[in-house]
Amino acid sequence: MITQRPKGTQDWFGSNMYKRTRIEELARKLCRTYNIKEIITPVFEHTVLFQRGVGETTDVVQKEMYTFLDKGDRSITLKPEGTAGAVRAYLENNLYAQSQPTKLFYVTPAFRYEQPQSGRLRQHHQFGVEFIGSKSPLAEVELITLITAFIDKIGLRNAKLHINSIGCNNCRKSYNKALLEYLKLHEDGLCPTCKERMEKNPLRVLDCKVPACKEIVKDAPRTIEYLDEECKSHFEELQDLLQELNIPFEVDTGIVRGLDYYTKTVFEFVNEEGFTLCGGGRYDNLVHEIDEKQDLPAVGFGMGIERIIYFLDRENVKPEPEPDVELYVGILGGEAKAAAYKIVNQLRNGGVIVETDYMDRSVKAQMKYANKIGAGNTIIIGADELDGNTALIKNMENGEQKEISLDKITDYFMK
RNA sequence: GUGGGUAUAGCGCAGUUGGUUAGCGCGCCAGAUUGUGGCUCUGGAGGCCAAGGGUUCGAAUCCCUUUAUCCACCCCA
Repeated sequence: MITQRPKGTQDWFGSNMYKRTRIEELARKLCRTYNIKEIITPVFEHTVLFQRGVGETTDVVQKEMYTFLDKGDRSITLKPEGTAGAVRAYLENNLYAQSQPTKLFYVTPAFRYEQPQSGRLRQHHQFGVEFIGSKSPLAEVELITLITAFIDKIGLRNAKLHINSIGCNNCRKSYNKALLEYLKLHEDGLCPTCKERMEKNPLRVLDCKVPACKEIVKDAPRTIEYLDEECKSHFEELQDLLQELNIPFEVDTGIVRGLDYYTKTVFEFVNEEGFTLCGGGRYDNLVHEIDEKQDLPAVGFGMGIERIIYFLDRENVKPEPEPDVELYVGILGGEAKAAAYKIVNQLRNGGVIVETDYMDRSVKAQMKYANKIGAGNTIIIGADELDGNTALIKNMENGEQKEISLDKITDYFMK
């Protein structure tokens, strides 16, 4: 038990770790070209932040959060998503006082108490972007183009963009009214949770899992039918922009999203099976919700790093291999150890990827080891080599050997 | 939360209707003339058969319980 990781968690090492490193590197590099700055916020926050931000009536808050009291009796929660913390940090550090917009990205773990299965964990990792301060649909477009570029560069082919609009507070009023009326007609068929949620936040009923509720919801009114003028033109402008930029998309009126803070645009990138790679949308009320003195529009998305890897594996995209060891320095005899290691050190300082012997193995065993770790070349340093200041460097692919001066080895790898 | 599968060496797996000392492949270690890998050959280490209980002369195998893990529904990332 003591050697076993907690349910729904993962250890990162080996080729999987390298895949993740590559994904994060690509994300950082891409964000740089968009002038999006990195932010790291705490892994845990005050519970109230998520209750307020993500929403009391959401599944995430109601049953999936890792919440506990710390030794000072503060209620603490491991972040279940990235947006609330980023927005909190934006407000706490007065980033709104600088010229807007503010574009932030993060790579963070996120925690949700769920039943683990493929592509779903209790601790997962997200690459996310928050774009605060702009109410223009161009902000949505910016995130979508970034995601599209990311997906393209990482090598995925089957992720499709689905968009929807769930309106602002204003449209929500008339929509909620219509939805509530509809739900009341079918109230008897709803599960207890939905009956309760119905009054507080009828939108949540739309993604209830109980079959009876799903059946009722199927013919419920859609948010898109109740948009006011502003939201309607916002959504139309977004679609026009996407079309002009040749970004394919599909309007899916079923997208609701599981987090309460969304307004107007919501979007997802999914594969054929409807598996979500990334989800996001506009959240014009969240800033005000967290700090009533401020009121700024914003858009954001979160992309699951494990999901990216899952998609890549599924589409059989071969990962770029980790750089090989360029040279294995074999050590022959205890007397040569220090001198040989000195050479190893010089080579590393010169940027050559070098490995050597720490096991006091025989020359033969060292050659085997060099082969195993995929070293491109090997060189054996013993008393003779040190005396003569030359050694044989062997190319492990074709077996060719070449005599080389000990102080010219670094040059050999400079091309 | 509901349902299904799996659990045997570091990894991947066999193991018959219960039968004596639990196997195979890969990996690991060591040899096959002295200081040179890959291929081949030989040898070696490594198992509380997930845990606990039961049936039996006898259990990896049958039964029960627990735990873990994977998958599906649902939701998400």
